[in-house]
Amino acid sequence: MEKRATIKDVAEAAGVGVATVSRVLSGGSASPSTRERVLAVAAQLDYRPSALGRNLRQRRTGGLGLLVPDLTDTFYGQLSEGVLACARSAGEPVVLGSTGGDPEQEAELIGMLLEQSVDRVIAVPSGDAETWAPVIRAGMTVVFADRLPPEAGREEEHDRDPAESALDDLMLLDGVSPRGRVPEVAARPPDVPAVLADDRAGIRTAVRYLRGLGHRRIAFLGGPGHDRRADAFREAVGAPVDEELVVFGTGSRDSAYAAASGLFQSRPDLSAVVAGGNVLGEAAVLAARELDLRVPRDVSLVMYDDVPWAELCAPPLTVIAQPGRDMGYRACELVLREGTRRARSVVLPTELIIRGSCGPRR
Amino acid sequence: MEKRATIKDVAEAAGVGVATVSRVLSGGSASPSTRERVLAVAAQLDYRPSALGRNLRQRRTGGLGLLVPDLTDTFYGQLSEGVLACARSAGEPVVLGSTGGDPEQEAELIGMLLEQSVDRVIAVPSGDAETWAPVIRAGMTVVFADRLPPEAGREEEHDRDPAESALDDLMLLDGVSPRGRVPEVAARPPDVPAVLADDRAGIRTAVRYLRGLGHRRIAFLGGPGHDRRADAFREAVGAPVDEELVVFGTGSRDSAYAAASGLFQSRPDLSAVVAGGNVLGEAAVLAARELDLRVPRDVSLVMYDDVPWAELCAPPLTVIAQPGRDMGYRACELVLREGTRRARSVVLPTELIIRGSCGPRR
DNA sequence: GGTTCCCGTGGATACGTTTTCACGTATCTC
DNA sequence: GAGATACGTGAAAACGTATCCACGGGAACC
Repeated sequence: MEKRATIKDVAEAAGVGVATVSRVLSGGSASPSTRERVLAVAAQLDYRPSALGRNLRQRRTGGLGLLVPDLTDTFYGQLSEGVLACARSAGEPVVLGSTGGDPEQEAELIGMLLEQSVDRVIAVPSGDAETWAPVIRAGMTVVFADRLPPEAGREEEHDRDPAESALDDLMLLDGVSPRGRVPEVAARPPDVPAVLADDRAGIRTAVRYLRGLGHRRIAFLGGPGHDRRADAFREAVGAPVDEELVVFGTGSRDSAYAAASGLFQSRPDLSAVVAGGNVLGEAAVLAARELDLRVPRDVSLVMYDDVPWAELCAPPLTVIAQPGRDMGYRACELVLREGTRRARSVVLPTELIIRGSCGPRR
Repeated sequence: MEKRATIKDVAEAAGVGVATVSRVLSGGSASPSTRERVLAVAAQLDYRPSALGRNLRQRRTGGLGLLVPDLTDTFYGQLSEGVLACARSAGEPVVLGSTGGDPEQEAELIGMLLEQSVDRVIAVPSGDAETWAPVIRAGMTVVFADRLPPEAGREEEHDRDPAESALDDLMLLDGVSPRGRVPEVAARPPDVPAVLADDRAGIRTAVRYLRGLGHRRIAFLGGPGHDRRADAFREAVGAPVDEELVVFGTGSRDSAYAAASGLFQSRPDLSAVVAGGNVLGEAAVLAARELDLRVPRDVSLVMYDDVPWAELCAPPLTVIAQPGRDMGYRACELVLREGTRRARSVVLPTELIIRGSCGPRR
């Protein structure tokens, strides 16, 4: 339990001033001879600079914050792994918070990060833009991943969703130019970079695929934060959209199951459903089985998120894959680069992976 | 981007000294009138104490460290959720590291925690006791979860595993007294508390179940850290144990698949396999399917870990459930309580959940 | 009424680091 | 060879907090 050596100890042992030690260890200039001596002494004393002192001096904690809704959701596990991998290679610690999809808990966790002086956070937001604006104004550099916070105080608005207009501003991967619509810089969250999957394309592809199989009554089963996907669904399915076929759970597995079960029972005429996330997909197959609906004979299913177990399902699930790990990694890169140069958002491609959960309409 | 108020600002605004403010906010003694005034001013200035200053002053970071092998593994996701829930209710931030099951990365992450002055960590250890001993001697209070670090420098030793002797010392849940064996305080990791599942009982139950179905050639498919389970398996299966039927992957999904596939091909005579973890179980069903082995007709399967998708499998997987979330929660409790009173280890019960992946031997 | 005790309070210090500033020496330039 | 320039170096300040210590005043006690 001997106490750790401080920079002062090293300085004394090496016969130099603390400033010199600090410079040597921080990569500053120093004569080769002293540098070598300091390094030797430091190694011999097993000296490790205290992040506490450094952080206080620079008035910021080195680390990153990471806020996800639920680590039990495999997708967020993948995303977190990506963030951690990038952070580790940068030598940055990451403090993690699980919001449970609850804006209140999220706010609480943000407060904690603030208190810790963690000034860089990558978040899968649960709260709306109104809760995030102050955070950003407070000087935090934040990068959103997987989704954008919905605009506050607006009710459902299906023709022209705010998230969509924000997306217009995004740079597509590989330099693909943004869509040729009105750029109107919807500066809602004050230009927060984000790493998103190309939800619109993914959903569109899935819907077209189902359409091609003959399905006409297609439902969307979403969870919190799936608004953009729901809107993409509405767009893909085309007017008039049957709003009864767009249902949401609140985030828990129970709620997802309830939503799925309710959907199947209230609308026995539907022949296909696209689930907005893997827990929704899970709920859908569970509910279908419970109601003796066979997949894909009675109902076709495509699920957002490719997860290892999708292949193990009976039948193996057709999915819209999004690169969770990459998204986390890129988000971390963005938040690290921020401050150097202004970061731009990134949209990563999705891929429809066809397995066995979709069939022709009976 | 206005800078945050410091304790000094509050003191001046309230017309008191900084010491008084600190006392009021830390729950020390103060006259009701000043307390009220200070509180009011603090609220009005939106003052939040800086963890930086406090940590430096007390020479320790408030937070907890959490080290898990892989967040993509649903079980560790559950465990992490438990830790986070407990930590949040205690107001403690947690810095997370993913070791990838690699002792080297683990050591690196420990170094980072040390540098951050995080002095309490709950870990699913990847390195052996030799790598952990110095950490503990350095004054860290650590709690192990899910498994114990294997003793260093010892090769496979099947008759009497060191982990088992360490387990003897553990307190069973609900005050059940420890097993009546020689207590010989195997002070290997110098009395580190741990939260474990009752692997031995879980495995034993599963093996007996398979035995009852007529299976005689039962294999164990393990991953890193599953040594205790493997030993429990050997014990349950009884001498002589066919060591060819005990195989290990190295942690990655690919490696798990390779191990499973190799096992099935080299020993077509086996009729049942117990997988030591959910990624191993996943690999087993994948490999079986690839080799045209039907579950449970050709081979029965029971998997350690109950995960949501076990039920979605074809067929639904019979599993040994362990309470991942609870384990994380309890581990966090232990690490928080440590220092107050000496924490004792905890063993949580497992449960065999019978679904459809086991059948009678053909 | 004087002494003692206790409580509320503020000043000062320390925590370990980075960074600024000034000083001295060695090198370069004309 | 004298001035200027560059560089290596150490002392000291600052970051925001908790805590030790001393001081003052009121209450309690004899």
